[in-house]
Amino acid sequence: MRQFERYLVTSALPYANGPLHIGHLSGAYLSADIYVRFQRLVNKDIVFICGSDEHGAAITLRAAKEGIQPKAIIDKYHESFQKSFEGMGISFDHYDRTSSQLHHETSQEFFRNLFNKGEFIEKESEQYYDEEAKQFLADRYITGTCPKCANENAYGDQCEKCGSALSPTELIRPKSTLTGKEPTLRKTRHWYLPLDKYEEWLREWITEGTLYDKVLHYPEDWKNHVIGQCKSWLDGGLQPRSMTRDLDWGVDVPKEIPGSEGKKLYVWMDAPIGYISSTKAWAEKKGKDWEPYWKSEDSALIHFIGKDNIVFHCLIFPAILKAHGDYVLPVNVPANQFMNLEGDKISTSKNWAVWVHEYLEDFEGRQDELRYALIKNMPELKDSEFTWKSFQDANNNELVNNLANFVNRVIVLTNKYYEGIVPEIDEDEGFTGPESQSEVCYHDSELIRLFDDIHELCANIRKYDFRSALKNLMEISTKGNQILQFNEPWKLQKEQPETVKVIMNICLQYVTAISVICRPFMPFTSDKLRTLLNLDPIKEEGELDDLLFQLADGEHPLKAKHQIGKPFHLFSRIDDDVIEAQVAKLGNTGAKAAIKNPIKETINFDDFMKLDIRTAVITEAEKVPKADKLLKLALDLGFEQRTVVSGIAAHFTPEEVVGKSVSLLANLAPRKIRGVESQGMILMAEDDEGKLSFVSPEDGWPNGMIIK
RNA sequence: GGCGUGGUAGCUCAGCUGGUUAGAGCGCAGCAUUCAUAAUGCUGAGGUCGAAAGUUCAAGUCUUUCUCACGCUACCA
Repeated sequence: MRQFERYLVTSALPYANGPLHIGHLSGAYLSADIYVRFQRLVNKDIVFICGSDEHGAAITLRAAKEGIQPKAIIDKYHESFQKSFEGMGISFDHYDRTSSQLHHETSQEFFRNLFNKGEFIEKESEQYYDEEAKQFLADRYITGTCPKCANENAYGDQCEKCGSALSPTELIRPKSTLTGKEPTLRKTRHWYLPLDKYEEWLREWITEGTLYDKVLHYPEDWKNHVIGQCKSWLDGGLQPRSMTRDLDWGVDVPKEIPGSEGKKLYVWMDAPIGYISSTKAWAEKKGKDWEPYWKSEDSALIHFIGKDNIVFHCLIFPAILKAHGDYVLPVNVPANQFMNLEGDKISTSKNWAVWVHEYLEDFEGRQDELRYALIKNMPELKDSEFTWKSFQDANNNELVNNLANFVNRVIVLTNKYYEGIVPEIDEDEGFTGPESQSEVCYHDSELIRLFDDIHELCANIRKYDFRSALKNLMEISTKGNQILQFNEPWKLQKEQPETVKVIMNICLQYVTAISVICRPFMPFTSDKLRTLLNLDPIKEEGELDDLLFQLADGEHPLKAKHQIGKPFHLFSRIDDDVIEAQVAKLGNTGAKAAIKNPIKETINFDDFMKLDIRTAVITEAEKVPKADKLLKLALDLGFEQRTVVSGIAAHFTPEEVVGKSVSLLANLAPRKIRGVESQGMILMAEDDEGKLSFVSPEDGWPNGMIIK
C-alpha cells in the first residue's frame, strides 16, 4: 500500500430531488464516514467533502410541475440532507452545494482551461427544439412512446417502465413537456470530450495502476466489480461525450466562449467538480490551503460512491482531471453495490424505502443501532438486503446482549466492588484469558493480545472491509464476556480479592479500548462509553494511535485509581410491535400514487370508430424461438383465423393462455415480428408493476363480435 | 437468444493463487452460570459446497454442458 501525506475523501453528491434513504447511507456515506473517522483516530491529515448536487433538468421539470422556483426545491432538499447527515453522525468536514457562487466559478474555470487547451472537439448535432417555448429540450423535457415497451410516457433519456436507456430521437411521437407540442429537430453545437483518445491511458491506469509507467495504485486493492465494470466499458470502446447541454438550470458555459449562449455544463462536468469547490470552501473556512489535497502527488483522493456511479468516477472524471493537468487521480474508488429492502429494490416512487429523516424521528437517539445494522449488511461486494427483522436481531442479540451487556457488567461490578475506582493490580496475579481456559494468563500479555485484535480491525478498515472490521469489534466484546465468564469474579470476590482486581482491571481496559475503536462505526456510543468511564469524549485526534502505543508499551489506557461513572444502558431492546409498525409502513404511498399515466390527448369519435376491436378466443399458443417475451398465438374470430405475436411470454405460459377469451384489435396493420406476421393486437390491462391481465368478454361469448 | 454476475448449513454470508476431517454469525437442542437489560459461557445437531461430465495424485476452488436467480441486451403493434 502506498503511503500518503494527506487524504481527501469524497462521498457521492446526493441529487436534490428527493430525501435520503438507507440505500444512500449504506452505499456511499457510512462507508466513507467509517474510513474518515478511523484515519482521524490514527492522526492522519484527512478531509471529508460532500455537497448537494442541485442542477439538471429533473429539478426544473419538477419545479414547473409544482409551479415553484427550482431554488425552492434545492433549498428544501439541501436543508433536509444536512439534517439527515448530521442526525446520523456523518462527519463531513464540509458540506456544500453546487448552486454556490464558488462552485460556478470553479467549474467554469475547469471548462475554460480545457477549452483553451483545445481538449474539446466541437460537434453539431440535431436536437429537439420547442418552437413555442423557443428553446432546446433537455432529454427529460421530452416524453413519447418507448420504442422498447410501448410505454407512452417514456422520458427522452430513459423509460421508467422498462428501464431501458433511450435517446430522445428514439422516442415514437415525441412531445415537449413544456407546451405539449411536437418538437422539431434543430441543429445545435456542443463541446465534446474525446474519451476515445484517452482510452489507452485509462486502460493502463485502471488495469495496471500505472500512468506512463508510474505506479499510482495497486489494482488488487480495488474491488473486482469496479475494475470489471470499467473494463467492459473500455472493451466496448469509449465515445466522445458532450460536456455541455441546452439547459436553463445549471452552470453557464463561460461567456467569452463563442456560441456559449443558452449552454450549460453537463452534469459530469459540473457535479464532481463540486468536490473541488467544496474543498475550496472548506479551506477558506479553516484558513487552509486546498491545493495540496488535489494537486500534490502524496495526496490520496478516494471517492466513495454507489455502483451506478462507477463509470463516471473511474473514467470520465479522471479524464477531465487529467485533461486539466495539475490534479491527482483517485487512488481508489471503493464503490458499494445496492442494498435491497425486505426483498425488493428500494424505490422512491413506490415509497419502498426507509427514509433517514423518518427513522431519526421514529427512533430518536438510536442512530448507532441503524448504523450498526447497515454496516453489518453493507453491500460491499454484492447486493445485500436490509430487513427490519435483521435490524431488530442485530440490535437485540448483538448490541444489547453482547456489547451493552458486557459494558454494563464491568461498570456495575466496578461500582459494586470498588465504588467505581479502577483497582490497582499485582501484575503477577494470573487469571484465565479468553484464548485458552487451561492456561494462566497475565495482565500485560493480555494487553498485547488486545493490541493484536485491534490491529486486525485496523487492517480491515484500511482494506475497506468494514463488515469484517465491525465483526472484529464484536469479537473483542465477546472476549470481554469470556473473561468474566471463565473467571467468575462474583465467586472469587470473598476468597481471592487480588485476582478479582486483575480481572476487573483488564475488563476496564477492554471497555476503554472499545470506547475508541467503536468510534468509526458508532460515534454516539463512543461518547456514551466515555461518559460511563468518566473520560473526555473522543475528539478524533489520534486517540487510536495513542491507545495502540500504550498497549504495545504495556501501559494501562485506563489508569488505576481513576473514578468511573455510574452504570446506564448503552442500548435497549426493540420489541416486535415496533418492527411490525415499520414493516407495515413500507409501500404506503397514500395519495401520492396519483396519476402516473395521465389521460392522453382528446380524440374525436371518428378516431375511435377507426378501431375495429373484436372478441376472439386463443386456440393455440407457442413460444417464439429466440425471444423471451413473445408468444405466437392462433386466434379464432369465428369467421376467420388469425395469427398474432404478443409480448406476454414473461407473464403467461402457452398452456395457460389456450382457451382464453380475448379482445383483439383486428384492423391494425400487420407486421412481421421475428419472422412471423402478426395480424392484430391483443388488448391487455397493465398494473403499476407491469403485470398483465387479459381484457376478456364473458365466458361463452361468441367470437368475432364487435367491441365498441 | 446474446453478454455479465451469482447459486456453500433453516437464515445471512466467509472461503486468496486447487492440498489434511468445508467455516462464521443468527436460529435450534443440551449443559454450566447468576455480576448483568432471562443477558453470558461451553458443547452439539445440521451441508452429496445448484446438477452432470471432465482435467488432476488431489476440486467448493480449473474446463465443458445443463439448470435456477438477478442485471444489461434483442424480440414487445
